[in-house]
Amino acid sequence: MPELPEVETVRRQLEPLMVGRRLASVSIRDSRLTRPLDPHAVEAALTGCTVGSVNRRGKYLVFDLDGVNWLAHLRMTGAFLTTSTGTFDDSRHLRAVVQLDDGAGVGYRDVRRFGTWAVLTDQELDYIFTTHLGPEPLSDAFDQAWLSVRFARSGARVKAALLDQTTAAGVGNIYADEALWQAGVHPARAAGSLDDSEIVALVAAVRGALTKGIERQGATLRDYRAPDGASGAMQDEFAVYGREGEPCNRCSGLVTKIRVAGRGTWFCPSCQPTSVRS
DNA sequence: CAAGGACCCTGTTTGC
DNA sequence: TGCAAACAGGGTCCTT
Repeated sequence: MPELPEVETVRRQLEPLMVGRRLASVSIRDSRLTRPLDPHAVEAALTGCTVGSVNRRGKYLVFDLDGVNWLAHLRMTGAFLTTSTGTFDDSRHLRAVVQLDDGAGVGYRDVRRFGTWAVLTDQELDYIFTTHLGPEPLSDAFDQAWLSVRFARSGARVKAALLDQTTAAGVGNIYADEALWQAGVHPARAAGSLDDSEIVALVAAVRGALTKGIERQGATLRDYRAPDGASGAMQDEFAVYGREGEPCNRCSGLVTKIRVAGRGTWFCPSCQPTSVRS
């Protein structure tokens, strides 16, 4: 589900409600949520801790509880929801509930149950991030030099390369398609076939798509909601995602849907031509 | 190294 | 209308 802009929106909403608060109680209702960790051990580790900061790395949320790291990944349908009263009107698919010391509640809903929670040491957290995640795409580390190195001589399709979290942490299916359209690059091109100007355009396009997504507070297609229940607005501004058969915003082409890297992929065949070199 | 599929799950949409 | 297959924003693992 949520990609970087959605997770960042969640982070920004949770931050003011949770920082400085003590976790009065933690109830994990679905033992799959913490697999392979024992849910009771996770409850015990979190209960009583005070939230120092709410951070994001790629699509992960990281709650810093004074040395205890609480990691959450929402995967496809995970969602945090907040309530000032501590109770939830709709408890369907509620997999965990955290009560804060001011009476507010933080719930975790996940229809498909792919999301995961973990409690990790600093060393474990560092290991996961350095081995599984590349640079933050909105940081200076994500630049032409980095993408050139990553793509050099790669025969992988450029969309697959963008979805690889070690290329840029947090890019998912939606923003990959939007960025490739913005850069005018066909999603099935070999990553190694992009020239310097295309790499530069793609770096800017990834940044631009994610920044716009954050400004619009994410995209709500099916399940995604911000913790306060609000929908995002980014879906209203998609150039290609989900717009099969509709006219391209930039040329006379029609948005086309194909399958790349096992995922639904939308692009404009007219302004995202297949390279002669790919 | 890359591609494709299975798998982890449930709900909704599509197609016959 | 009814039913079953296909599909969904993620990520990992295994085989080819």
